[in-house]
Amino acid sequence: MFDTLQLNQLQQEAVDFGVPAKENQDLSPLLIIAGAGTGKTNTLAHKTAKLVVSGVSPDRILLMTFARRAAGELASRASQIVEYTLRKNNKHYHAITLPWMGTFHSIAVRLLREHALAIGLEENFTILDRGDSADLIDLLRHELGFSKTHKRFPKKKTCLDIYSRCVNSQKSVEIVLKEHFSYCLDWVEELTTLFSSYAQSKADQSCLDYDDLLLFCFHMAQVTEIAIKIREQFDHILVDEYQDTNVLQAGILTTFFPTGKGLTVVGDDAQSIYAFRSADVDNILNFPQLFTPPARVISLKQNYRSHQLILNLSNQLLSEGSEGYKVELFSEKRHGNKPKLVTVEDDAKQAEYIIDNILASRERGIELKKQAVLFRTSSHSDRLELELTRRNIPYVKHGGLKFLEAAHVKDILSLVSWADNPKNKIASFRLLKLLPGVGPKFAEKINLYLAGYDYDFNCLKNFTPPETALPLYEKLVDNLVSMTTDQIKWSEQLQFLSGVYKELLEINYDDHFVRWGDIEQLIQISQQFPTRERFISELTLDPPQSSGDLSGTPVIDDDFLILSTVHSAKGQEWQNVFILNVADGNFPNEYAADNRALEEERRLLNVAITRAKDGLHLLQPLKYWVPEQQRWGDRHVYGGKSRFLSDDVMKCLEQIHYPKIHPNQREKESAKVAITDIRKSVLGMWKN
DNA sequence: CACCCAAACTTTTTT
DNA sequence: AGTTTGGGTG
Repeated sequence: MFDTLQLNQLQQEAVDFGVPAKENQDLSPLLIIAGAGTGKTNTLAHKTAKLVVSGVSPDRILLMTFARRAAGELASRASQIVEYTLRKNNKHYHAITLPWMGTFHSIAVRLLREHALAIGLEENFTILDRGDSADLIDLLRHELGFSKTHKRFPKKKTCLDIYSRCVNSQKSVEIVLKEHFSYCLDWVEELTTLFSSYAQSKADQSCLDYDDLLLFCFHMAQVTEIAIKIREQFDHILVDEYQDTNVLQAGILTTFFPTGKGLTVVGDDAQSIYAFRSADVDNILNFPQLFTPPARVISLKQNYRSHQLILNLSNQLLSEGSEGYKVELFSEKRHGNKPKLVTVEDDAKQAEYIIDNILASRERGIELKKQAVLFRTSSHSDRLELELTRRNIPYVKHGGLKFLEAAHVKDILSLVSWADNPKNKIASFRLLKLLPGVGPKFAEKINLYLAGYDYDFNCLKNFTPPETALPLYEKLVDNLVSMTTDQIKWSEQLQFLSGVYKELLEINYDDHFVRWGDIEQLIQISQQFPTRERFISELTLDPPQSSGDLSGTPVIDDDFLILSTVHSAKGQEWQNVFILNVADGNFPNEYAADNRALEEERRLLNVAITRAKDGLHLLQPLKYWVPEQQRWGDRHVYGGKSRFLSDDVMKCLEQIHYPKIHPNQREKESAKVAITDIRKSVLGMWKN
């Protein structure tokens, strides 16, 4: 392993730029184009460390990362470097913490809560996760009568996606529909009405959804008094993964820090893969020109992760794309295993090949943890998971279904959220409908009643619910009242509420026994959070990525294979990487219609490829499932070769077939050999 | 008005 | 298969 304390010349330049900040010097911002594996995290960590060592107070550094995991890694490395530097200079070492480090969304929450009163927002606003938002939209579309139209109205999730696009790209409903949801173009007016009542409804309940966090922050940045305060609060602003920011995020940044002084953004346009979330590659491409003088640009090209054969593949793939900075990566590791394009017959063979190879590698001493299987879509690993389970190979899956999306987990979180914010209609609806005999109408009645008494839970004692619900209703109300009036310590609140919930669980779910296990786990987890507010917002903002994240610290020396969507694999690396279903329809994805979307798919494949240090296997099944049918039917199709595998790209790949011979070739080759063999043995039968 | 059942319909990736 | 809608029953 290379020494993380060493930096190459360009990395060092990036670290030193503007540190320490001098008057009238280095006024321009800095853009670091850091290709895959070029030591980006290390450079950022060094920069942060250098700032701290040179006397910048950690609370004057604003550090925005893409995911919590990346943040944690960065923080611990920066801390190590600070320790090392201070020790070297015989100075006293103290651990550093960076109070203003987090994702755009989590920083937005903090700033909004801090300035809530100044911008007419309740300090204790609730954050709606995607599921909550969709439920609210669903409620409203029924209320507005859009569910009973001659033609089917878009589903709640589609509505939310459209809304999200509008907010994050700051475009009108009509334009968003034209560009991305042309099949919904009939509904422009209805959707606009829906979104307007959605916004109103959130306001009534003092709730903000994910998009609002950015939107409100963006608007807050326009308020001069607040902008000045925040500008004065920070000397250095570091932003990671800048290629994945959208116009709102870029707007927040440039409005708060218009001169760009002390601003460093890091990213790689070749790894921009979040356009579906309205991320705009133009943000990073146009960044330098936003400022006068323009930003200094430093490109890191030396890759420390992979050997040159992998980089050749990545470089070739990207060179056939049409936009970007076109950075050619190189590595000092000249030799290694040539990346393989493995043709397999179908899903089953694909799984077989991977498992064979992974086990063989483990025999050679490469732990499971150092190997990963990546895929475009979460469900693509189904077959493999089945096989891994059958063969008792432990694995952890990142991306896809999350713990927090399980109905029972959402239920009990609703209970906590409702107690936290009585105006939260989504939470109350969800909960009340669990009572036997209570449906949407009754839930609405209860809510109106509560609103009439200024959201004092005590009033619910005088409300008469359906008889079937009575005993549980009373318990529930008692609990809610206690939560708001009695002094129950946060660490005991979830335990306290779980009593009523257990009964609700038993009535509503057949498999309540299994589900109860999850609730107990959640109670455990809640202990790690200092306050209820932090628990609710951090869990919604940064949900655990896999069930493994939840069980506290799993067995540390446990070895397991990593399965991950390409999106969730960002920033990580493994010795061996397997990429599933590299065929047209998946890479690129079939819905990537226009050129821009296609380019993003190319970058996505690039991200997957550049995760590998040594062994890289692209799997190409000949036969794969028709997308809409893949989960239940057994219709399959002979998939086309991925259009990214051009002749020049193919030259970077070693082609192999698994099982060893291609089916078509097998016919010819076996024909030559087998016939003589059979004759001999058949004749031999009669010999004496 | 709640609840159950049958029929129709499914567009990936995530803070 | 899961989700959503529509119709029928109590």
